[in-house]
Amino acid sequence: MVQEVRKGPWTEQEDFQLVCFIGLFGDRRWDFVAKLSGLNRTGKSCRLRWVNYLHPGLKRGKMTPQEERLVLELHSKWGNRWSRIARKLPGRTDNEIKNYWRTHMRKKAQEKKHAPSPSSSSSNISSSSSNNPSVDSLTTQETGKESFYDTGGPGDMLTSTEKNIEEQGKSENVYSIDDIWKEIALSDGYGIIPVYDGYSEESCNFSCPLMASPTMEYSSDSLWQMNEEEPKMFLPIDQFIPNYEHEGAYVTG
DNA sequence: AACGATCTCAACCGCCCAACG
DNA sequence: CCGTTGGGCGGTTGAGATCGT
Repeated sequence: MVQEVRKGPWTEQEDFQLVCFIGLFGDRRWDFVAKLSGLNRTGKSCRLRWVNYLHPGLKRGKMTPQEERLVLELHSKWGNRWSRIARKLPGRTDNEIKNYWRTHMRKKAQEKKHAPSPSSSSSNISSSSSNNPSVDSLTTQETGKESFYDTGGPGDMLTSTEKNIEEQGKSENVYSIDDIWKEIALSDGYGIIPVYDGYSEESCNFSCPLMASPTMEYSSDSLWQMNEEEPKMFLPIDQFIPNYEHEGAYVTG
């Protein structure tokens, strides 16, 4: 008998299971993870859940004015290449940016179009585009740390054309990713909101076969460098379950 | 307080592409 | 070279939350 694939909202237990198995097998073999984890989900669904929600590197909360500006500028440059734009905003997902654009930025972009006065913007959005130095410098950060999208896969999944484009940017590298974060943090006191914290095993009846060392700390570098031949147990168990805005309201469907 | 309108965002769908046999 | 398959991406949907009247 073939079980029907589950759809819809993820349960806490599913999340936990998924995170455990990603810890085991890495975050590239989605079909493998989906099958072996016992989750009755597609690999795609697992990937989406991980990338958009469970990934430890995710930021939450409102877009900062800097991020907002960057999104606007990059969108003017690249159009709806959300994943690409997301790579320039560490901790943000394509989905998040896409949603954000739909709700906020599109409105602003339209406003800007209709009222191109330089003082009309309420959020410091520069009216520029590809030759804006701030964008060019901010968009050339492929060299060092990468956003959570760049999970260490061969060639960062870029096509050769895209790689060429990215290479062009590298030659003009000005900021490091840390500089971007510093700038963001300094400018409005914004910090990375912890995605996971203090989740106790007792609240989830799934027994994970993998218990990572409690001393192991999450490091974005090691995570991104994870390679599928040598899956690293990078996820401290007490960081598995997100606590942000879902406290007490977790879907159990 | 009730109700409708609007917004937000998690999740799905379908297409495309690269890798592999 | 061709077919198959898995993964990535952009577009879209819909349920729940929030806002306005």
